[in-house]
Amino acid sequence: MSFEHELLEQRYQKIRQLEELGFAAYPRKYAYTHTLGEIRQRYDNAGSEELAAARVGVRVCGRLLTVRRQGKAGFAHLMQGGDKLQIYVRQDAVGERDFNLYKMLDAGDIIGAEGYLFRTKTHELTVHVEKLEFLSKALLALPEKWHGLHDVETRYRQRYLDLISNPEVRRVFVKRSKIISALRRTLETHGYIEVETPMMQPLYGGAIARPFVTHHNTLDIDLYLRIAPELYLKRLTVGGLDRVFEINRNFRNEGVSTQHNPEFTMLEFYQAYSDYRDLMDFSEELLREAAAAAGDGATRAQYGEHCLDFSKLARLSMKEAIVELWPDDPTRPTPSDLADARRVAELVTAHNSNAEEKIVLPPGASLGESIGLLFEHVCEPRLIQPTVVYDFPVEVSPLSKNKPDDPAWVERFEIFAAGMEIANAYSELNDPQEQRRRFQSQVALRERGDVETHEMDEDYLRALCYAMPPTAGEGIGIDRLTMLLTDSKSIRDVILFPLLRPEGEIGIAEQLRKLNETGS
RNA sequence: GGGCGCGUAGCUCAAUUGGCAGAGCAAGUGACUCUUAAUCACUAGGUUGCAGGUUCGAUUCCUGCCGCGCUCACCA
Repeated sequence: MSFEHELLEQRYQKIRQLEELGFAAYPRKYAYTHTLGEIRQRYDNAGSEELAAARVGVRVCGRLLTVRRQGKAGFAHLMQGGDKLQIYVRQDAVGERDFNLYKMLDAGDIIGAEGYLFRTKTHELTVHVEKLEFLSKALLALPEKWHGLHDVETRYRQRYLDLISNPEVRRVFVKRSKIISALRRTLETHGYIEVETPMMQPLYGGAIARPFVTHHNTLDIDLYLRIAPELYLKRLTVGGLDRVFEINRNFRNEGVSTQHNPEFTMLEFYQAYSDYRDLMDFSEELLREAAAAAGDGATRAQYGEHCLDFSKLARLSMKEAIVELWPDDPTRPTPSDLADARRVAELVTAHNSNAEEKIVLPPGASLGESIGLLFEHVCEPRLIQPTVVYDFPVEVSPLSKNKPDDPAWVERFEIFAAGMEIANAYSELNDPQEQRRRFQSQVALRERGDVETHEMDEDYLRALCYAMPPTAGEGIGIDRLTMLLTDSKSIRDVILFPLLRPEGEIGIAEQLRKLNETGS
């Protein structure tokens, strides 16, 4: 028999033993008077005399973290909701039955304790227990109490253990929730309504990516997990939902990395009768509110070695960004150079002669594609402070409206921070004829074998034919924003259950079955 | 998918040039009525990820596989 199974069996026996003491193995509820957090908040500053005089009675509950037994008395720490509180159990205060329970408790068990608050000799706020209640048994041992759980695979697969033993992990996900809540509140303040559009779509679109495919049995049709909600949300602006947003998952059948998970959370919002400049202003407010929510009011966030200031967004056109962020050397271009295909080709060569990451121009690359690649390589890594970069080449922006004064460029912006793209927005294309042409060219690419292109979405074209108001739309990557605001290096640290390969046989069912046979 | 790295007790980690697989925590027994990584004594706990190979001898060297991490490519 393995040691692990031996532990399991010992602890399983303890369930029978505590039942013999008259405790239920899995009782229904525990009526606590305070959360541990409430007690800490209210009494952390109360002195010994004050507590003794008030004799504050409490019923608290939580998971047992550490137990320190010393004969006929002992201490333990409870944890609940990320807060800890010490309890003091002595036989003459709780009686023999409850003290017998205390003696057989293990770290990880969940208990309730009733008593009064006092301060120990070392001034720690503690519950002097008068009645102990058993609530649930930890049959498996918790990770090591001092070093905690480090194994990255176990942390992701068994996130509950990570949450128990690494307090910082809990803080990250609490912040994530606050960030989403702040975004939602800010959108609602501006008259937005939240909607949910299909995740399973007969045609996928709204982004350039490979989809996951699934199947509906009764209808006998293949469906795609959405790569973006965009085309559905824009249908809603046709329907008169002038300000809509959706916070939900997108699925893209692509590689995983520290910045990519196959399912990820996106905020998308659309605002009718507005253009991309309106969204620049609004984005500033959204990000400021999100940062403040994560930072307890502070709009600065430490990310690695950088202090990111979300109180405002710097703004640069793409052309300005290339000129301004170009290394300070004689090859630096002037704005007019970027209108000249030959000069741009020289700039690519100049960049490649110094840079580690070379730009590889696809055969027959257009001026716009070249500028887009120049921007990615020259500027993206240098965009540390939150920055709006606006006006993109039309060739790299199939869904945006052209600029009225220069059809080579479109009304689009992206927001960067710490070298990472966190938002993408544009004045939405609402001319059905132009939209048909762009679908058509995508279909042509598809026939040449490009699997990531759009299909012709006639239902969407029909919607545009009923007139979509001029509209601006934006997507903000919630996971990446959360990374920035929680100082997380990997997207897996802000997703509770990131995609991993299945683990295979765990064997716990068989072990429990054996216990059931031998233990009864 | 490519490159690099890691995998030793439930957890966190050691193991000299290839020479008897160890420690702390967790666990069991005992002592202890203000401890807090409680302490003290004793006990138990291992197919060194899996499968091969080289060798008198492999945790250590080699090959393949599995899992994870980092990174590149794709992408947000």
